[in-house]
Amino acid sequence: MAATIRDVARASGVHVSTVSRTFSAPHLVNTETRNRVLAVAEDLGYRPNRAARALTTGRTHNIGLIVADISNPFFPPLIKAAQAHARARDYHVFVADTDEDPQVEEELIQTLAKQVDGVLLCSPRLSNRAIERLHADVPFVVVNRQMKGLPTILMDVGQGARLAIEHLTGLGHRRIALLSGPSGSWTSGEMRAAATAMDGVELVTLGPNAPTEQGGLAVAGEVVASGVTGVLAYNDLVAIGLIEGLYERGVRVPDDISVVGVDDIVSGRLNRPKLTTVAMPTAAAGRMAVDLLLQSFGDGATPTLATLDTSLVVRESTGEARQ
Amino acid sequence: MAATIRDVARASGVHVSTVSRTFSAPHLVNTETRNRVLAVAEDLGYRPNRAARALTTGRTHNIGLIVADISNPFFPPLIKAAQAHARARDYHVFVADTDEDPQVEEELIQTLAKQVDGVLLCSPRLSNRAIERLHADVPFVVVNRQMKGLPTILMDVGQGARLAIEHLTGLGHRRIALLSGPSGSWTSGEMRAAATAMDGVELVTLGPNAPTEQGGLAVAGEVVASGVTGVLAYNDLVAIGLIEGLYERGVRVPDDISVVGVDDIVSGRLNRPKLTTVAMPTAAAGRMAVDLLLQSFGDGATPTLATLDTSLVVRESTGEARQ
DNA sequence: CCACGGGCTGCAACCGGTTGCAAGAAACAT
DNA sequence: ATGTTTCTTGCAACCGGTTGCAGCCCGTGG
Repeated sequence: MAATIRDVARASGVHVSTVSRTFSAPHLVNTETRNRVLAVAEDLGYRPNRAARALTTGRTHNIGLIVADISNPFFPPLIKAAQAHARARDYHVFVADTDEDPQVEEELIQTLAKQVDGVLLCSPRLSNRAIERLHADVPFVVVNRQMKGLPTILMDVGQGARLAIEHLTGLGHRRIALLSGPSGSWTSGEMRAAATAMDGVELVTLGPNAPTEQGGLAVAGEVVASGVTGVLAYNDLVAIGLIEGLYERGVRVPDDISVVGVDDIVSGRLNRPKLTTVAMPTAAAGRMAVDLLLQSFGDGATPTLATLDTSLVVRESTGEARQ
Repeated sequence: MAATIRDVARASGVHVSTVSRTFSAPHLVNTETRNRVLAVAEDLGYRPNRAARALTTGRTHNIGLIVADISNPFFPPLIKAAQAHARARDYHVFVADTDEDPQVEEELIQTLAKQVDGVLLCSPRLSNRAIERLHADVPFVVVNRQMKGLPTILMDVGQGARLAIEHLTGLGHRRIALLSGPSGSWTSGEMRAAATAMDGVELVTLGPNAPTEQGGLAVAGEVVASGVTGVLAYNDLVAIGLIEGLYERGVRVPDDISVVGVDDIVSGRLNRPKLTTVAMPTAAAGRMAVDLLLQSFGDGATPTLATLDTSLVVRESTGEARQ
């Protein structure tokens, strides 16, 4: 079918090794020869087969990106940033979705292992032990999960929670609800730890909640009953669901209760009232993940922990506390 | 590093070809031998290298999925469905995003070509000529674009537009605006053709509009001025933007104007009023795309055109026309 | 005139598998 | 006992590249 290196060699009257060098080490081949080979290659539509090359070099110039759920609006910006950043460094990113299933995740990693130089694991569902075991097969960078010994990128949700609560207290809110996420969620734990450490706040923790609109809808009654005037939700979806639930009960946002979300997903911007939220540096995380991975190819082990700051985006779902 | 077929052969005292057959043609090897080999392989953590296998068999058991913009909420359901469906058939799907850039798209296809058995092109931005040229390198299935000669999957937006307009006329609307998409959009053309062919409707076409919330926001003034009571928007984002724009002008939805979107993205469900929309069979399209591709591997050419029906989801953004 | 060194190219082994062919052994038929 | 099949396994070439080594050619300095 497609032209191979041997076709090019034959057509240009040189040995295959010369053709190979024309592409992978141009300075080793005479300018004249090189131009002839390039012309023939162009003519035949020859493109080096990356997979075959990887067999000897051990470098595919591909990187894998595994996410738990591609339809979670939190991921696409990260994916896009990682792809663009990698492309600029002559790497290609292959994305795969695990459907939140640890077993699929494991299988995917094993399949990917030989076809990529490294894998970016975003919010992995696998156990730490499994991750460590698989790490023997392929280099990882872990995003959004604390994992010592491996290069890790964390977005500082604790700091984000502090920003959100400071914002609320600044508006006069004293009694604030924290809607936690799924039990065992690292993110949720961080948020709680940061929130409880703040003073001047009467904190009510409600949860665990499903990290979805449904989760927010379901907890609305409890929120009303708790008598809080401000809420920090586990994420934007929960916040949107909550606002919906409050609305159904005749409680207005932000007039009666202020709500802050986390993630800054697009829906939050489209919703009414537009959501005040803690924006995660997803694009920066994607770029940094690629950098760390590429860097780890270079020298041996460079286990690192990068923590990225979040920021608060104030929109319409928060306002002055009622007296 | 990782165990190869030769390691397994050595450790189990057989020739590499026997190990190879143990995995790729088990019936050709003695049960006893096979079990021994499998045990040793398990022990060494051996996994066949798909890329190396592909070198001789020409089958990678991977398929590529290229989308223009992964953050467009329209795609994730399609991607997830395709991945799950492929996985059940022992294929893996690698997703890549082109950032709406035809050049990136072309480069991506060429890179992917040798690493996958076929590519699913969703809403490609490449010219027909380029697609035909690249088709020599790797089999395609094209989704959401008419492309004769290649297996194509279309979602019948014309039929969807008819459903939407019938719904509106059923509610008493007579004068209806059609917000078209970007100029040159195939989808937009189909919608318009279907809409103008219907009778009992006074159709006002407004556009072209950007296929985003901004596009909808920007056209709101024209919609009000046109005196229509019902609107069919190019997609949900445009519909949401429009509702926002109408709201700012004191026009209520659905009391004053009814709005129907297209795509059934998640944001439409979360928004208030919840959006009435034409749901695209994205999951079915993803599955069918995989089927068509796999099928095209089997025999020679099976150029096909599959058209999938859409359905109308009635929510809160449409209601009785005002008298 | 010869030795030396640099530039360029070919040779052949190798990466990790697959597969057509052939050979040896066992089972079966005659 | 001999011929024929069927099973099972090894041999070796091959997929599409890469790369260490060696050899050739040529210019230069002694």
